[in-house]
Amino acid sequence: MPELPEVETLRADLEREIRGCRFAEVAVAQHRMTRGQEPQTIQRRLEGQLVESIGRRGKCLLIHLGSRDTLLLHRGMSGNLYLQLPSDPIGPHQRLAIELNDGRLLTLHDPRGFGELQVLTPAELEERCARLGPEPLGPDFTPEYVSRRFAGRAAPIKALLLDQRIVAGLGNIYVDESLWAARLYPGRPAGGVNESEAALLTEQIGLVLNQAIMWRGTTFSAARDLYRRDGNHGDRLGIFHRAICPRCGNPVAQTRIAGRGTSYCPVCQR
DNA sequence: CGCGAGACCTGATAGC
DNA sequence: TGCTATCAGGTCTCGC
Repeated sequence: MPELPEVETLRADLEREIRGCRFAEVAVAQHRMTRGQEPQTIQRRLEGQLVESIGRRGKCLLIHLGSRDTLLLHRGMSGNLYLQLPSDPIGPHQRLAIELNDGRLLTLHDPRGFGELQVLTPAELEERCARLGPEPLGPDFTPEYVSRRFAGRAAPIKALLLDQRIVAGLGNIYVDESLWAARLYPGRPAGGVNESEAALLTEQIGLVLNQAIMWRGTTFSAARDLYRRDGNHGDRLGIFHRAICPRCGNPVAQTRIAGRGTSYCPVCQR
């Protein structure tokens, strides 16, 4: 569920909170989200390490350590990272607990377990990130790039925007939001998008993401930030899960496109 | 290769 | 109230 803005909010909070801290005791649960890495190995490589900086690539949170290893965390559909006191209760799906040298506790909870939790060397990290397309807020995500990747593709625009190899960090909410902002019908074959439409789409993706980051992301149901608080962007969504299009006042269509629940305005988005 | 469907999980909610 | 069915913001793999 967390997409780029939610991970970016987390990154910025962690940068403020734990940069320069040292990891003390670490506990990792045996789970497929470690992709075969042994919990003991992860613990050993984390314990005693200095947190040098916090990064992000697409939806992956990257905690860079003094050893040059990186702790990669992907929140999947239901992962939440909390900063808490050791006295706070342990949830049933806690996958990771890191005690910091100042006594605070950083924990990862992921009920559905679709997330990812790994320690990577610089080479492994590079390989992992090479699977991802450009950052939608970075210099490589241009209208020309979008046009090139869309060219000749019969799949719906929405399917390509959800593909992390095309662009890294968009998920269901922000794809719908961006397509609404750019007035594009999500089901349109991507190959039919012309240059000016690609330019508008590229621009709107940037605006939508930056606005969401400004409001600390969108958080439905159980998804929270580092402090277990909701993001503030939920009320400001233009189309996603809305009943009425704020632009034209017509009813929003809820349907299924690219295998995902999709909100769009049948009047605004042709 | 491109595309769509299904699988992987648990929990919240809707409907009976 | 309590049971069952359905759905969820993500990815991966498989078969056509």
